[in-house]
Amino acid sequence: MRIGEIARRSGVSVRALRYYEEQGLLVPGRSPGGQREYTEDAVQRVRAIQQLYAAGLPSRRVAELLPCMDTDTTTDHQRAMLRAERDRIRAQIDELTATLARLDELVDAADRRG
Amino acid sequence: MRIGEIARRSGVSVRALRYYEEQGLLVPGRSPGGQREYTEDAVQRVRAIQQLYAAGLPSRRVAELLPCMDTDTTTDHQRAMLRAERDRIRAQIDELTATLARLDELVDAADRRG
DNA sequence: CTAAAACCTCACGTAGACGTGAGGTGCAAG
DNA sequence: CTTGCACCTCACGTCTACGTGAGGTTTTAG
Repeated sequence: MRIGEIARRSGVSVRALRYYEEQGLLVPGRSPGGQREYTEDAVQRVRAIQQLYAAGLPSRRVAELLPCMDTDTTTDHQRAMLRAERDRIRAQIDELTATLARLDELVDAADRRG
Repeated sequence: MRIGEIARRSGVSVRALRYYEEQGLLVPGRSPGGQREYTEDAVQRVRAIQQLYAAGLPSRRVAELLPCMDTDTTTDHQRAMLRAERDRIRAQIDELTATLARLDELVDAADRRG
C-alpha cells in the first residue's frame, strides 16, 4: 500500500508517516520509482506509535520499545526500559486520577449549587 | 514572599512563575520597588497549575479553571468546561491503562523467558 | 554607604511532532 | 502522449512552557 492509504486507514497525516520513517519508527519499502510501499501491519504499528506518543514517550523511546513488540527477544537494556516506562505510566495514571478526583469534586459542588 | 522563595517552596523555576503571571494564572502584588509579592497560598496554586498542566491542559484552560477552585460560583461555561476536561482526563486514563497493560505484557513475557 | 544577592524587563533560543508550501516526479486513465 | 492526482524531497513555520543571557534596579547584609 502507498502512503496515502495508510494515512487514511490509520488516521494520521502523510507528513506524520514520513516523520515516523525519519525517526526510524516505521520504515517502508520503496517502489522502483522511489515511492513508499507499506505492508498491511503498518496500520497496527502506527496505532502502537500513537499510543506510546500519547503516553508521553518521545520518538527515541518509541524507537527503542517497538522492537520489543516485534521480536520475542529483549536485551537487558530493553527490559530495564520497559520497566521504567511502565512505572512512569503508572505514576502518570495516579496523578491523573488525583486530578480527576479534584475536577469531580468541582463538578459535584457546582451541581449541588444548582 | 518574594519570587525566589515561592520558587523554592513550590519546586518550579523563577521563570515559570513569571510566565504564570504573564498567562494570568498567578498574578502577585508588587512592592513599592516593583518586585513581585506573593501570598502564602501561592504555593498551593502553583501545585494546582502544575497538576493541570500535567493533565495536558494548556494555559488558557488552566486560566479558565482556576477561578472555579477559588470562588464557589461557576458560570454555565465553566461548568461545561469542567465536565469536558473531566471527560478528557477519564479518556486519557483509560488509554494510559491500556498502554500500561500492553507494557506489562511485554515485561511479563520477557520475565518468563529468563 | 557599598557590595552582593536577588530581582526586574525585554527578547531571542529550545524541543517535539508535525503543518505547510515550493518545485519536481511516478503512475494509472483516456 | 498527456492530463492529473498522488507522491517525492527539501526546508522553513508552528505551538507551548519555559531556558537563558543582556543590561539595569531593588533589597539586604555589613
